[in-house]
Amino acid sequence: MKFADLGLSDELLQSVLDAGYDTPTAIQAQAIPSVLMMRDIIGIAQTGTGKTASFVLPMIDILAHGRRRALMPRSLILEPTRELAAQVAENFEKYGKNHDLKMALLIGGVQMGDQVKALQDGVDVLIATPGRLMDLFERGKIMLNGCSLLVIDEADRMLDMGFIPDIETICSKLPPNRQTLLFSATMPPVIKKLADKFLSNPKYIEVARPASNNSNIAQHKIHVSTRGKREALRHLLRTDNVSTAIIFANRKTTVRELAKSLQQSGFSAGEIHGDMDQNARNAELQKFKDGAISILVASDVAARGLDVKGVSHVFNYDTPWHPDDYVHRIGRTGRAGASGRAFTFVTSEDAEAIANVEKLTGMSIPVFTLEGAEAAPAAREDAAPRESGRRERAPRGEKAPRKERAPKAAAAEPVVEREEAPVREARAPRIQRDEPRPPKDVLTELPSKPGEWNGPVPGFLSVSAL
DNA sequence: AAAAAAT
Repeated sequence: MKFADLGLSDELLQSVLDAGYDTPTAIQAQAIPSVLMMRDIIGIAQTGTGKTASFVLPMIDILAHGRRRALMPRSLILEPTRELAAQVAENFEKYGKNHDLKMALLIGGVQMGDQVKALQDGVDVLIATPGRLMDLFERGKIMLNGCSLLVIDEADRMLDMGFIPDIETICSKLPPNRQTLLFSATMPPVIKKLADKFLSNPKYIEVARPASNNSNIAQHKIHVSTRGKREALRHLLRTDNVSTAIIFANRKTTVRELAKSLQQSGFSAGEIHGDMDQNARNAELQKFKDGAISILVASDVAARGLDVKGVSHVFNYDTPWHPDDYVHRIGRTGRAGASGRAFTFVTSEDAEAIANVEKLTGMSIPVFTLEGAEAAPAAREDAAPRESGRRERAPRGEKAPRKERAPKAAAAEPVVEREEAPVREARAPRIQRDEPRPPKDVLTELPSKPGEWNGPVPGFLSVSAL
């Protein structure tokens, strides 16, 4: 099956080809012909399956005919987060380059002026997060009765975030004879009800979860104590052939503190979480995509859908509370056929959380042991009574990161560090691998010495869509 | 339990 077999126009096929794709993914092959035939769709899929292009491509061809009218967008795509909305917009630009289509990105955290202007000029596609869309609607800046195509993306995520009432309001403003495409990674009863109410005779398409059964990702769990996490992380960053990594923490405060701590240890790290303003979020994400930083410490704002090519490692600095989030987080690596590694730190308090993850993924995550590291006797330390007084002391490494530097490993260390870490021979934690290292294909072009490489590897980090 | 999203 090729893109040429799906009924897309020649101009569109050309831009798909120019982007370097000729074979559609499972969801693209199933969805595109049906969307072109104006059918409603329920897609059980998440980003990483090529879901975005499965609606962007046919939408471009559908919108190619007809004309724009002021204040009346012709189609609407709803996304749960600003970053995802921006990513869909990038896709429209990439694949719509041979078409005369106007779009507007309606997200919060940025000035309304340009968005209002675009609406007044008339747009073919509106890409929005619910809050800003509702706001502009209530201000009378948008009419939705000319909107004949609606995409509800990441519906289960919308549910988690309390957007379902907004979605229902928005749906009721659209013409009833519109086409509706709904995508969701899971189908909880509320979403099922939403689909029953707002879709008519939808085609049901389900593709495998990419992360839970993605054999490209080598998954490990590491038993650590809470105070041993930072050292264990620094050790892995230095010794596991990390080229680019996303480190997830459960709390925004942890994200901030950990990013600072890694920077102080000389790592080229940035951060992203919802307390940062949108400019800062965009800037950090762009630096990561460009290779200006090699480590991104993130809250779950970045767990879903974000598509950065060439992420070699995902670290769950905290075990996620919701097992779904585990699947989303580790899915940031091992993308587009590349191999990736995912490490999850597990403290004794995380026993239930990790059990839920293993139940969901249907596999037992192999234990990875850091031998000789402070982290080793995790269960015992954490089980010990907390009022021992040692707890008052700052965890080693936080106040005096210099002293905590692990020795450089003999192997290549592609992680870009801003400065050379002092080399010390004492206390070399030894790694005991429980399985062989995955192929190092994505790493071969990186320099053998840290500090020599400051820019992106050509073609290595880029936004991909399919 | 947290994070996200309108201001």
